[in-house]
Amino acid sequence: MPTVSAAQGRTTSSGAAQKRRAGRPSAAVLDKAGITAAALELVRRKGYEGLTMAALARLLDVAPSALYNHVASKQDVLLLVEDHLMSLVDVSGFGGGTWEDAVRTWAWSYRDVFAEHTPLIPVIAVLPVTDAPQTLAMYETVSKGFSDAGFPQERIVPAIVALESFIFGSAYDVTAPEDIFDSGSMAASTPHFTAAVRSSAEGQDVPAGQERGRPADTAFRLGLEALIAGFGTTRA
Amino acid sequence: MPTVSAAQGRTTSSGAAQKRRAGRPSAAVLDKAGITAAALELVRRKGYEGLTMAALARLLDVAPSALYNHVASKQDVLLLVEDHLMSLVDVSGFGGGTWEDAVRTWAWSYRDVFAEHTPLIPVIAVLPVTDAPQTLAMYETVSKGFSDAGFPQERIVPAIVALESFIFGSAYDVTAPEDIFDSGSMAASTPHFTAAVRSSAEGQDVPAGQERGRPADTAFRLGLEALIAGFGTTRA
DNA sequence: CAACTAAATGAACGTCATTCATTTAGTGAC
DNA sequence: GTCACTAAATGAATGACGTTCATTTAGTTG
Repeated sequence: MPTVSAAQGRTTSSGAAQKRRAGRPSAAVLDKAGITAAALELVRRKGYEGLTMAALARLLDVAPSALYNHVASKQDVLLLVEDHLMSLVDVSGFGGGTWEDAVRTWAWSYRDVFAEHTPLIPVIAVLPVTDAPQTLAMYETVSKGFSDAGFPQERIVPAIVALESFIFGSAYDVTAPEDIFDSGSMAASTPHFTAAVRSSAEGQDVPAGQERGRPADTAFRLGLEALIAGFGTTRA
Repeated sequence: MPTVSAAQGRTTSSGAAQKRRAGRPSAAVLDKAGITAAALELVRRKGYEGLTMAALARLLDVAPSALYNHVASKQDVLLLVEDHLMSLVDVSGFGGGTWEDAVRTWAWSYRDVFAEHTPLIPVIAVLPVTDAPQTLAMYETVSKGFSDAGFPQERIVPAIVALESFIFGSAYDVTAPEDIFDSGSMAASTPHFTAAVRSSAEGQDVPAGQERGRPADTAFRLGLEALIAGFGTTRA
């Protein structure tokens, strides 16, 4: 019998609204905020393979089944984590400066966040925003930014969705092995592709420092700038 | 004891090259082509949740462990399926006509194929092309198309990667629920976003028939045309 | 104190992918 | 024909894992 000590970085968000009819024990060991924090900690330490209900329970000093009093399923835990990550996406650019720069800041940070959490991409891409307050907050800010920039109302959502799709796909790229395009023994039968791969690997001249110089970064920059330019003509 | 009868749509690709030193039994019940075909059949009938090693073995009238004589893991089976799907992507446009139209044909069919196989996206995005002949063949055709269209050699791969990223992300969109952007009770606190969502839902005037008229299609078209336009300026 | 309830427990389940020692059955060499 | 060799199939076992459920624990209200 483990003594209840733990108390992981729990945020104790037991704000106000909560009046049930009968007994409301205050010594709850678990809550959603605590589960979210523990899940994030677990992912940081062991990656997503390490994120199991058993490991989560162990970190919280609790039996695995206890989690199900606060969360309906493991999918539910993923949603908590995912929504939290959305608050890490930088939308500050939409407060001032040009629309182009705001989109750049937003898109790069969005990609960077999910490049480190690719297992969440299949989850988020299908997630109704209703269940995700932080996600909704991000959309509001971005929508306002697009609107202020003169985007026609009916194009705002499609444009954001297109950008997001590009961002999610690009997040996977970041995690791809460096030699992903090594054609190996088939090189002889794919001359154009092999030449293109070699040539793209050579042109690795990074502006300054060696930041954003990985192949995935080059492709992301190219696509992002194309999208920004392409959208630029459809607004105003 | 099940009598060995089965013989599912196996392609018996035991071509030529294969000279080992000793006994080479010909009555092999299993081979990679057969496993691939069975896996595809299973996915078609039951989806990816239904694709288990046990189900695969049952369909092939074999014990589950027998599969491991031909395949190293379930991941390996997914790779076989994925590479097969690549042959369904339409690259015929690169044979003639404009570069723009070729890219359109390719991108739409690419997205459509993987919209029905989203569980493969995390697999393919990280898959070295070495192990995937069909994938490599597609890259060769597309690379040549870009090269012929006047693309600078070192930009070909990044451009293809950017397009693919957009395509993969967009494939997820297709499977998203229709009400994914329903802000629900939070609508009041997200006025710009809510208005944009409503407005995009109204502008659902589809050119002819009701083809390609889903929200996911609108976003995909918008992004794809922006990418094509954006890339158009960097070549030539 | 008694009624009520949220929450934690621990023992089950069922499903999976995967491993391994063993058996089966073709094939080429002598 | 038979012997050695080997690819391939078997069936039992293993170890995660997510999830369920009857039961217990402990705090709050009236």
